[in-house]
Amino acid sequence: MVRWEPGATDRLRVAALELYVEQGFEQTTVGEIANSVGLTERTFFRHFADKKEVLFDGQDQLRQAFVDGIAAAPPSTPLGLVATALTQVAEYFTEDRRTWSRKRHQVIQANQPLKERELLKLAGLATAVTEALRKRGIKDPAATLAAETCVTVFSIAFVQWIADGETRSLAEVARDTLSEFRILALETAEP
Amino acid sequence: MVRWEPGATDRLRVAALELYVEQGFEQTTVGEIANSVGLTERTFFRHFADKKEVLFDGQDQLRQAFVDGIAAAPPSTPLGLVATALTQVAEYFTEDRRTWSRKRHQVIQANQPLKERELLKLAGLATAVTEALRKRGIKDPAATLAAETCVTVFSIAFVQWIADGETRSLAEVARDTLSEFRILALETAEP
DNA sequence: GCTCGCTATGTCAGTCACTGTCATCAACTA
DNA sequence: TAGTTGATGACAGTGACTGACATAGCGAGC
Repeated sequence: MVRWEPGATDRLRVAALELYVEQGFEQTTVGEIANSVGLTERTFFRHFADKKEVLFDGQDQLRQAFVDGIAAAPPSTPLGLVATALTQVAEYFTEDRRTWSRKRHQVIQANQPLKERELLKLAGLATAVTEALRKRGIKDPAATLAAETCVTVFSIAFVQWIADGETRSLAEVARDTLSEFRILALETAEP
Repeated sequence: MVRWEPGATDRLRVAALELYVEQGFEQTTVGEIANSVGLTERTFFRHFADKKEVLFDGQDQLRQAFVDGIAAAPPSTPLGLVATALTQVAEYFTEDRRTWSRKRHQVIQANQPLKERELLKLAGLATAVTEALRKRGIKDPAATLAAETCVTVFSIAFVQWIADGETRSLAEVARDTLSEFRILALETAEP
């Protein structure tokens, strides 16, 4: 007989998203989430810093994936490095994650505190990408600009990827989105 | 004899910032803020939606100032409109607000939930500027790009304005910052 | 001058997010 | 076999935030 069912973190993650979708973020109590998988409220807070974080703790991996992607990219311009990393990170979002991502996004957009948390995570992502670009020899402010572009493109591509009727992979969407931005930058360079 | 001292909202704002600076955001209770100006905790929440908002409720005016500035600017390119609005808005931040702004910024940067709220407010500002630019006939995605640039430049200029040793007015700093961005955009346009 | 309604406030009870502390208990380790 | 470890439970406590109701000056209308 085992002491506890394994994978408590995952079970909490799954249960939380399910309940947030069903009855809304505010209407769901932490105790409810924990009890639904046979745990206590106290245990929830040992796995996640707060009620919002259960939707965001995968962001560390995402950030690491971007950092690794930029570190491993073949020598190129700032946006070239970003493009490589973007493609590589996008591979992580396979088809079976699409539905989950859609639900998660829907919950976040419906709640202000969750939107705040998402913006903070994206800001942290941009900072990490900036740092990674600096390590590849990109100077400021080009590093910051390219990193902001990277995050912006990723966000836009992600939203498009989970849109109804979208059939392209995230990698394809991201590539196309970046192309649009390159064109745009050239168009609007002149004040 | 009056029913209540007038200007409760302002008194709460001032007291809150003072206490947040002295003893930190988390270490300050809402009851403490309210009592320090002769009010109750319950009344605090009638003036501000939550404990963070007491530092941010001026943002509505700021957003309106940007929107008005863009609406009233003489015909120009997207970044031209932004430049006009930026200069006009910057006038609002007179010398006597510098110390207050510095304290506020210091408190926000020291606390994650406050940083989250700030990012949300900036995102809302960008949305409003985008909308204002569209009303001036700017099409997407140029409107979005110019709006993001507007907010970014404002943020960077603001931080510089409250930096130690900075003597230029916010309008001057903003103008210089925008110039740097224009140069940068031309430099990094080619991928 | 009296009454009535308005409005900002006080009071109080309640919920819930989050924390500190101590106990438990199976698994691992020496 | 005894001691240690690690994830959990139990429980009490704090503080943010809300809903409901009471109160007290002020002004409007009579």
